[in-house]
Amino acid sequence: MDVRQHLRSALAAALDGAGIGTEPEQIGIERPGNPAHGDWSSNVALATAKRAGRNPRELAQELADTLNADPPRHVTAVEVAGAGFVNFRLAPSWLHDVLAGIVDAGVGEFARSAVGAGSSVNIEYVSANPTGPLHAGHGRWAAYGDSLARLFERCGYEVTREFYVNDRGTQMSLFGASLTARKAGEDPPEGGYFGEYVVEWAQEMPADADPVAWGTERAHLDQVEVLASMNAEFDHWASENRLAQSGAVEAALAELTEGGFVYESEGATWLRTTDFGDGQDRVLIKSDGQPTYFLPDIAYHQQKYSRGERLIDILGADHHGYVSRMTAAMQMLGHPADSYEVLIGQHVTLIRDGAEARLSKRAGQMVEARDLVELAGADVARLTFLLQSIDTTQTIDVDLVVAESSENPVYYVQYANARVHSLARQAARRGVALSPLAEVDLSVLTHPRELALLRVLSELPDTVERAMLARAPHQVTTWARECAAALHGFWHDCPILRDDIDEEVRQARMWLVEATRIGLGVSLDLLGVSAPESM
RNA sequence: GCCCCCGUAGCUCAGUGGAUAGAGCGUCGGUUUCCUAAACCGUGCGUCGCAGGUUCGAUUCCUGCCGGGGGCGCCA
Repeated sequence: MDVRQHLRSALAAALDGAGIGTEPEQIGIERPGNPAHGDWSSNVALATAKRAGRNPRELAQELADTLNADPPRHVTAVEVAGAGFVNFRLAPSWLHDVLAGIVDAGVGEFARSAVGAGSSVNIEYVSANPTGPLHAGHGRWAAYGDSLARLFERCGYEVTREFYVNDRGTQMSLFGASLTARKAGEDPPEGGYFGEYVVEWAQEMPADADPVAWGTERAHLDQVEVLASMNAEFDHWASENRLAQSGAVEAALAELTEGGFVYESEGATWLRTTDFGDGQDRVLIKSDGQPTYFLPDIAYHQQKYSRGERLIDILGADHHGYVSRMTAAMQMLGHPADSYEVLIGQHVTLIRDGAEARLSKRAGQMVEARDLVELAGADVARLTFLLQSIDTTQTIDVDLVVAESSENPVYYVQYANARVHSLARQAARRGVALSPLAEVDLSVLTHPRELALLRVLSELPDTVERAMLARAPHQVTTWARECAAALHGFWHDCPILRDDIDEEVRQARMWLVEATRIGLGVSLDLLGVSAPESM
């Protein structure tokens, strides 16, 4: 049982003695920011005093007295502070237990949660049109989506990573026409694609190729390659063409009609999305007989439920108006409202040569994701996207990221990992063997740096679960930076292999380093960043 | 006009219903007979945009306003 649960049940018992029944899960246990407030703290007296008709400070004192009379394991003192906080002071032994637990779990099991066991989730992200390379802004969705998927997996979910290829519609005809025009040495048509890559691709294109089919495949391969270089791989590539040929679109329309949600007006076919909170009804089939993008999209999402009981779409801020209509459609098809979730990410602004770079494929002159990866490196590119919340717009000065790549936080974290591995190499070279953990006395780990590092390591399981629930992989980045900082501080002040270090201390410290290796390994994997053994 | 996101240190950003709000960069100054100094340590006079409200307690939740970004098509 972890410390938090341990303290919760102790408090629950004490509350029971005071005549207050409380579910242990509802007792707040947190890590105070200020060390003077102990190792763990509970606000339970403040939270329940009113309901119990008690003075919070007195209630807290009563709880503290009860707990001090028969202290829970590891607890050395229970104190009352402030308006009625119950603060616990723990012996370092609780952190030594944490260390043993981490080593026992290993990279495979540490910070793994079972909250999602038996559930499946389908995450769709990037889904760029197959009309050109990915621009740097797409990199944010690739990094975010993939790390979110890894978080879900770590929490026990079965995950499908999905990319929807819109290989159909007017933009494809324009793309094909642009390739044909460039091939003939002419300018693309009105509304066509003016990017430099179209000129290059047109030269590659065989004379007898179908420009649309060839261009789609060319763009797709280009995108797959860049995504793979960023460590973002997909399980399922959905094609709008195949969807249309399968009859799924007609089936979806039939089902909506059967449900009574469809009506005709002004020659068009509408969906009454206002029934489910949308601001206005939406057109499914235009008066010219052509379906809007919305109808096949509904069919596509309906189909996705066969690849996950929960659907998550990751979209850019310009698509937020899309949320209410698709949510409405999914409910019309009988899916629970909370089974469909759209995560809206704010946009990336790219600065290059001191000026804002355009991200439009049609206008040309864009910064490609490929450029960013080649200039800054895959790890820097990926972690840069995962430094901040997707709720904030991100400004990336490409020149700055490249120029300062050696100062990038990714190296700070990777260097910590490299140090961990260099210890093993040095130990081997000096003939220092690591004794089995069971034979090592961890209680010698009492240096503030050792305890600080252990505290950080103890927080990874909570961090992972919180990051998954908040759909916020950047919280793992923050943790990894804190872990690296704690390791570097420990490294500086706590020598291990030096001759004057006691063998007992050396062994305990080597196991602490091993636990750090596990923590860093788990977090870097979640972030999709490599964990180099030397730098 | 309506909808979504943001507004925290000089800059870029974390963070939390709690008790003295943090990190990186930048500035200035230190640390190595020792496991890679890609490191460590010190150095910050912040109205947590403004005004109300809820609460024992709000920077965090709610409402309004101001400022920035995005969106409101029989486009996708």
